[in-house]
Amino acid sequence: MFKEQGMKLSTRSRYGVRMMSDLADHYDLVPIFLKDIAKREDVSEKYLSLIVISLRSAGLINSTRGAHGGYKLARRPEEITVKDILEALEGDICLVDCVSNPESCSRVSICPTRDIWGILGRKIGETLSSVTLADLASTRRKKAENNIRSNI
Amino acid sequence: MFKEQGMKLSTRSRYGVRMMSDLADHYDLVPIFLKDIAKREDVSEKYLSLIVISLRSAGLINSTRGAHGGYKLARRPEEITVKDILEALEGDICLVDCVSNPESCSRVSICPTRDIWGILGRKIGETLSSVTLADLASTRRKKAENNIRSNI
DNA sequence: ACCTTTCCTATCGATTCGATAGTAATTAAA
DNA sequence: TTTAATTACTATCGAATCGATAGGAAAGGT
Repeated sequence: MFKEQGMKLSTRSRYGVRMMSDLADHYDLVPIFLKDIAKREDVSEKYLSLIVISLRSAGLINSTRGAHGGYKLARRPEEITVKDILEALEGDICLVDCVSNPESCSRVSICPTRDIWGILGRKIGETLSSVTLADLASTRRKKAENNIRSNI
Repeated sequence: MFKEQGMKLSTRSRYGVRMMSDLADHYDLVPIFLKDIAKREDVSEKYLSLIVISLRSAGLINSTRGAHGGYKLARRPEEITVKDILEALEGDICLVDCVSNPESCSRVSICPTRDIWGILGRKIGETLSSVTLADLASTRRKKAENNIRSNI
């Protein structure tokens, strides 16, 4: 009971968003090998190959098997939000069960805390859906420029 | 790898906020027994007695030992936010290490995802600090009124 | 002394988490 | 038609975390 580091995002989600961001940088080209993504994003390829399953079955990416296979975004980067990705990887963004499922707790009609968790969950959803893969790609480009400049 | 229910608040946090909200309803009176809080809020007293330690060492509540002991809020309900409580129970509200601790990842200067996690964390913090225990107490009163009316 | 309450530490079983391993299926190219 | 490369699937591992319980020590009112 002494751990002091909660409220952390799972690595599953972190890696998943990193991968999608990587795919956004190669949108509209040939499919990308998982091997290359894993290397660029510095993630275990095996582990990423599990994460990718959820992204595909959520319809966010398309896959091609066999030699010269790989992955591509299923939609344009502007049409994929971070919320889409997190929902594919973590399920519904709902901080407590009783918000989306009132029958799960008998105290719903009394409990004053339930309201906050609902509000907070909605705000988180709004923030997440306001960021697209296109945004990520553009900040990546900006960061790259800055790095070049600071190296001069 | 098939679980589909992430992004959940820990019961530790849920119970902690419930307890603080209960204490807010009895502010300015004698200390409250943990036993009574546990009964009213429908939580294991033993479990709550662990959670309470973090709340006290964060300076959110004062305790009195011995017979007729118990707990009281350390400040007025208007002066305690939900953020205060969650930080006491879960530690810093920081979704990924690299945000508060840039040295923890070598990709900080390249990674475009880090920025979002920073923004999201800040928005969560804002939302949490905008709700005080006084707000919780007032919604509780409102809910109680509504329940009476709907029972007529 | 005695009872009640908070305080502290240890521990439990179950679940989740991050990660690895091995193999089957599919496809392009030689 | 063989070969090499790649995704797809399933099983499993060790460690960490989670929710919860247990038992007693310390403190204080009566």
